[in-house]
Amino acid sequence: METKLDERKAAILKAIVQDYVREGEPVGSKRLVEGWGLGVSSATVRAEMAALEEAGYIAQPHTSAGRIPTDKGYRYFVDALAERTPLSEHQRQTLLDLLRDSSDLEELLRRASTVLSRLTRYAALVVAPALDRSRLRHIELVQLGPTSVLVVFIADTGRVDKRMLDLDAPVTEHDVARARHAVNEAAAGLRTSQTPDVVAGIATGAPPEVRPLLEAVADAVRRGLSSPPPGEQIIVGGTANMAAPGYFERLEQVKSVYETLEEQVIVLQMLQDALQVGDPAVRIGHELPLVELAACSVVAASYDAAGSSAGTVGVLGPTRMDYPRTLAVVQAVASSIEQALAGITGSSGAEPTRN
Amino acid sequence: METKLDERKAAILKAIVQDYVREGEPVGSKRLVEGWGLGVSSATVRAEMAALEEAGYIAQPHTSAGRIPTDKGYRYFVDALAERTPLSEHQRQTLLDLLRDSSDLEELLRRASTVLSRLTRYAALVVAPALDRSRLRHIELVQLGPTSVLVVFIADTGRVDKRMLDLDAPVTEHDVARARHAVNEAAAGLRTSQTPDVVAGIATGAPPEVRPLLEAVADAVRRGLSSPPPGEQIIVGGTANMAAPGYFERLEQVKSVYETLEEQVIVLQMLQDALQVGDPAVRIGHELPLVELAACSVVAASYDAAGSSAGTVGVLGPTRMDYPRTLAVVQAVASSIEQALAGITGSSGAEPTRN
DNA sequence: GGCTGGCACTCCCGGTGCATGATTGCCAGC
DNA sequence: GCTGGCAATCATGCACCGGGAGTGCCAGCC
Repeated sequence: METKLDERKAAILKAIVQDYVREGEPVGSKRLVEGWGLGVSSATVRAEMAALEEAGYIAQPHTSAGRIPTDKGYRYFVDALAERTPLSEHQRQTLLDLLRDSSDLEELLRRASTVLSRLTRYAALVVAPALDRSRLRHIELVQLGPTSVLVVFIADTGRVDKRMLDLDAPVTEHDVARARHAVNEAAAGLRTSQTPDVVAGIATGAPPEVRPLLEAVADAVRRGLSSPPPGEQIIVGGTANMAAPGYFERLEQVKSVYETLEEQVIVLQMLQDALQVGDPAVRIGHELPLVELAACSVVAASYDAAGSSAGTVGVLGPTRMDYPRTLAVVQAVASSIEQALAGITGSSGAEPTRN
Repeated sequence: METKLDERKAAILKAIVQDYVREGEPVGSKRLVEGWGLGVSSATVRAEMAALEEAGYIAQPHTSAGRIPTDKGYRYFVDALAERTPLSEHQRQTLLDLLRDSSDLEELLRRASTVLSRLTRYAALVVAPALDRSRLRHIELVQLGPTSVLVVFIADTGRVDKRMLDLDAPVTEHDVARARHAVNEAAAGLRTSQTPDVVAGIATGAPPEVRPLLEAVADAVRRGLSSPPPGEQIIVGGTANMAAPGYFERLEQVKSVYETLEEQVIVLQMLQDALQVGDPAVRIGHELPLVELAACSVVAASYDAAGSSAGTVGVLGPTRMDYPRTLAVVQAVASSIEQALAGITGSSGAEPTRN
């Protein structure tokens, strides 16, 4: 696998990618020299294109058609040829204002999803921040039945989560009140990761009548905080974009894309997987772990909260994607979420933006 | 508009609808007499078909093609010709077991959505039960910032909801504690519909330092309880089914269907709208309020909780829909939700929520 | 009077042939 | 090493055509 293309081949590949992404049609040598000012004749371009095809960067849908980039071609383009075109300061500010205006985390993420899909015209994927890094603000215990108690966790990000307890033996209102008090006394302000152990700790020293309850709470906290409940974790938006004309030919492909998008676990894993190679990450066509998505690409970036990686945003689109712009938008949304999140959590400190 | 078809026309219309729904191709007179044992010749059938077309029940895509039902034809079929074929006892039981096994409300609804889309092969729409009928169990106020307070409502069904308050003036921890106490003193056990007024009532008599806070809480309660927040209210599943071959020809149609499904407000209104005419309800093609969905139908049914209508389930599919089966499945899912819900709200079950 | 078989007609659909145009690969010449 | 020229390839659009499906109509039959 060649590592570097000479300058002219690179310019031709770049032009092919850009032209094809814009127009959606295979691009030929004549069109290239006329539209992209390459300064050589079409015959020369043809020779270069033949070499590029030989090397696997471009392909012909059929003889006597122009060339289209292969996954490898897009990959080279993204890695070596694409010019970063960050959003203008004005655009970034508008974006940030929109997100900062959200009343809570959920609305923030929902807006992020909407704006991401609108700006890119692809499907938006927004993963909620893991509760892990937030601090516990309050734990509320509410008795709903003789043996059933609802545990509600409230984090300092405004996130609220809950678990139902089904106890072996009935408890009294009084027991519940004692447990509530004990738990909050001990756990408020803790990192969520520490909370289960702390609660378990106070359970061991507690009087026997509240001990089972506290143990159950500890368990619920452990399970409840480790992973957000399904359906809360990832927000998918703008899926209608995937049915836009020019992206996919066969209905069959569109259907399998929608099937994949419905599997939240898969989408989540795909994003995680993508970010293993870097941040922001671009995964093109066959680089994705799913054959159904061989005609798709993913662009993803993570956003931080309280100094460490918290959640992920990304888009799923066709391999024929405007990578530079998509990267810019995804990164801008990620950093705006980061800033808006800082506003919501309350600490108004400035944080480093990444680019 | 003729009110009733004679017996033979009805039999022919019925056969046309059933055949077309099964095969997806326009059905001609020959096929009709051969496949449906009408006991007359094709010429006779042709004469009747001409009359049916004249009356608007069927149409020809083009000359020399068979006939397909019009919206009016489907409507007559649903109203007068379709044989109800309820699910078998075994199927109902399996369904009920599946739903009853859910750990909380959200999982219940999610499973309902999945099973509904699997069984019907259309897109499933599940509307969460309105909080309205439940009783308030606890209101928690959590201060997240100087002017931001999170209000968490906990209902006796285990449902948890929250709103963020953005106050004009900063409040102290102490004020928040006082307000929390006052609110819970007054509001616990109330029907959610009464709660806002009660809270507003105690606000008027409260000391000036907590009064703005209480008013804000009253307002949050009013807004928060009247309608669940977006994204929690309706669960859409099985959307990939809408891209199945044989339903829609043009990608354009598929796209507009997906666009509509993303607008939760619209979907909600559509379901409400449909149920105005009856329960279960069927809306066919142009009967739907949206022109984009002229090629779609909706089948919906409501489910009760605590004796009155609580939520809605339904499917969105092509007008070429298996109405009898869909009706049976939708009704079975609705009644299974009802029963599973009774188990959850009842004695020991758990129920869930959002966060 | 209503049903039926027959028949001419319409029109989609698939296949074929052909002209067109886009694009390529190659080569000889500069 | 680049360029212009040229033959070759092949999708695309169009016209044409025949088969087939389905229809509407009508005369005749029960």
